[in-house]
Amino acid sequence: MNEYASVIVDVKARQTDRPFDYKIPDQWIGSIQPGMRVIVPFGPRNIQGFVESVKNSSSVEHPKNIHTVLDLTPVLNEELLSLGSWLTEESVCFKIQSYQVMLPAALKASYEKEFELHIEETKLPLPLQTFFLGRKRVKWKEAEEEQLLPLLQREVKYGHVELHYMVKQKNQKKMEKYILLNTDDPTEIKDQLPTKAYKQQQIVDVFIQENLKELPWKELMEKANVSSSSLKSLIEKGILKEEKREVYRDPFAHRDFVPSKPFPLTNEQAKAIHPILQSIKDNRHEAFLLYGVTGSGKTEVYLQSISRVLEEGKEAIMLVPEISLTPQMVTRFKSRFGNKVAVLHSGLSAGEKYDEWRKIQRKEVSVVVGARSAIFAPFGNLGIIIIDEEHETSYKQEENPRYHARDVAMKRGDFHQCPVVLGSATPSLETFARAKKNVYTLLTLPLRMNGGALPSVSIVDMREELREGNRSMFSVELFEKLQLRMEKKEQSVLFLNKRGYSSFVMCRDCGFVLQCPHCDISLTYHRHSNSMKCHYCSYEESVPTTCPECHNEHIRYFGTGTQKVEEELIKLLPGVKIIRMDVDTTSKKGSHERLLGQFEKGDADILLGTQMIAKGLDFPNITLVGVLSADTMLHLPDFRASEKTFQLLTQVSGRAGRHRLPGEVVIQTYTPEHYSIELAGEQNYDDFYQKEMMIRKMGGYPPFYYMVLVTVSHEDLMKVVGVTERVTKFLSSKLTGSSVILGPTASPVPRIKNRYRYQCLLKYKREPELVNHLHALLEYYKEEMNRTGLIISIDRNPYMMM
DNA sequence: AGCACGCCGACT
DNA sequence: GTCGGCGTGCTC
Repeated sequence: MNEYASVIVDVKARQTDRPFDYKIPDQWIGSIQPGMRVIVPFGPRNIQGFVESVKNSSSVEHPKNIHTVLDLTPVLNEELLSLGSWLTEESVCFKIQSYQVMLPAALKASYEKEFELHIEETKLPLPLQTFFLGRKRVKWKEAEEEQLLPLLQREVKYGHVELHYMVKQKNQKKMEKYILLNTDDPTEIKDQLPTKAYKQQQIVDVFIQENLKELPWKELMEKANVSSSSLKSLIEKGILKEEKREVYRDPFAHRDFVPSKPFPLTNEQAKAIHPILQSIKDNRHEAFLLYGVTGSGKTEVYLQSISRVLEEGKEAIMLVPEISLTPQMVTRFKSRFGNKVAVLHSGLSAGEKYDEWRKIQRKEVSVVVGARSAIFAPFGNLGIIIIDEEHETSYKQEENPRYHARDVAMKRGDFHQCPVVLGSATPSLETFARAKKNVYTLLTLPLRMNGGALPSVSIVDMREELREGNRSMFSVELFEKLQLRMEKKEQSVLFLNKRGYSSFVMCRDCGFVLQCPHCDISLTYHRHSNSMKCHYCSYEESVPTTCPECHNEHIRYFGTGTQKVEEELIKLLPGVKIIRMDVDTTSKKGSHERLLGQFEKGDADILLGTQMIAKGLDFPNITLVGVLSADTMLHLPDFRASEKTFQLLTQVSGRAGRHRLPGEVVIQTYTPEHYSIELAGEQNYDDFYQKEMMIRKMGGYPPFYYMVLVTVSHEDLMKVVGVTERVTKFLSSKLTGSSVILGPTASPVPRIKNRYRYQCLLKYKREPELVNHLHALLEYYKEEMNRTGLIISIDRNPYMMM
């Protein structure tokens, strides 16, 4: 019998990044399976782990026993377990991180420590007496806050106090009390009740009227309008039964979804969907790029492809970028597929996410719509994977495991032999290049639905405006157009690119800029707290009234936030109604949806926002889109800056005139001659692609080269430089001649939280052994990383060059 | 990550 | 001579 289990333990360190063997207690032999979570003793404490395999022998002499089994069925199936191994290898991270990323956060353990008192309270030192105050157990955290740890630790040593380690399940299934009717004939029962038991009759009446055999406790109490004592006596009589049931927290409970039917497809859509359906039918893995201009009806193609998959009895994953941002998309899916849909996005609470995940695991749904991590949905019979807006950078996870959802999608698509569809109006260069090389099958939707024309775009040179004496943030053209919309009762969207636009404080006399003392980056002004904050380490200080450098009073904050634009608009356009969407106004749960709903109803003339309004907005009354400053992200130290600018401008422009009314777009910029702005104005993706590919080729950037970014950080600058130099040397000695290694250089943000950061950047075309070298590198530095707090982070195909 | 073990400085 | 600093190595 298989009485041993190999377990990956929840300790993120290189030394523990391997399986540990445990003995399976007799009662669990035969029922423990790979992919289950367990609690195991590890050193002096208990921690969570994942069973990787079970076996009938172990080379370990005295393996400890598994302490607790947390799951009845595996939370990771075989496919996901092996996907985890692949992910660990590819992204160079710890295996435990790969497993954890595939599960909802609610399944992750949290650990708590408690002190238990073993002697009489009065025998403790006075501070501890007042702390325990009649309690037998106290939390470590509390003791830490009261700074009593040294005292307590001494008592532990004497044996007066014991330290306990507890593994806590974060989130539990939500249970609700149900009342069940314990009879087939409630009418008969009712007649048998004593006539004066009026309240009890009322309760039975509810069951009769509703013609139900069971009701949630709460609902029953309300409907019968009785107290719990009447209920209790009915239960005692055996007429009713009480039962606890798992219920789902339903984030969409308050919403009604009007069922929708498939729309007839246009010729283009029909042509595009055909190869996808064929691939579904053939049960064959094929990757598609669905390249369709904004408003060309990609979503309907997705919906009908998924319909076909469901008809075949299979399941579908649909990824969207941070879905809470597009409630419209959720509505469309819920309307078409009803309760077959689970939704996973960051706007849900941990409990809600867990419930949605449970629906998938229990095969109660067959479609999941979600953000990046939904790619790990535990389906067993996938029929299609769709990634909408595939160019979005949010599909790349920026912490370990640093994976790209697109790569995981291809891996899973291959496993399930099903199509993977990447959709975009502005595909990433990588994807489009692959489509051109026929690695992906290219499907195009060149026309807008409803015969709508693409909006007319005008690019305004803000330098010109300045020369003519217009120092406001609105060009004459944009302002006049805004006025016109107000008169015509049409709606406008104003887009402010927050990136690089954040407000910093500068002295107008000496040019001094307030900087974070721990990170090499300027502090940003936060109106909420009226303070200066660091984006990286949350350092905070008050807003200076005089310049710390030259002591004069001409110090003020620069840059334009959405609030400032709002104030300006109210001044310039009296009576204008504005809905502002930025981190401040959308931080509360559901506020995003609410604000968009208000705008849709026509409650405002102008929707003013950042990045978050660039996508998915589809309201008929929007006829003007304004981009306040198109080039703020153009000058970031990132080789993708042009691509991002082009994509953003094209996406934003696509918000206008999607329906009956024609749309107009005004793009304000200080560099109108830049190709990414010029070509975005023409909505000319093809020319942009050609031009940008040339530049990438010359610079040796993706998609011509793959990249790996290695960042070294430590408090000691000399150490960082030394290690980075050695790392660079090591790697270049292992690489083939066709690869390039840049560096070592200081990172774009050379210091964060008082840690210096150096990096080297690898560019390669083919390095089959590279992953092994990277693993070897970390292996070599593992002691030093443990001992001295050195951190080496490896990011394959980085998106953030920080 | 935690923690114990173990080797050198400032106190009873 | 002991208490306690944190460098080093292990956890099935």
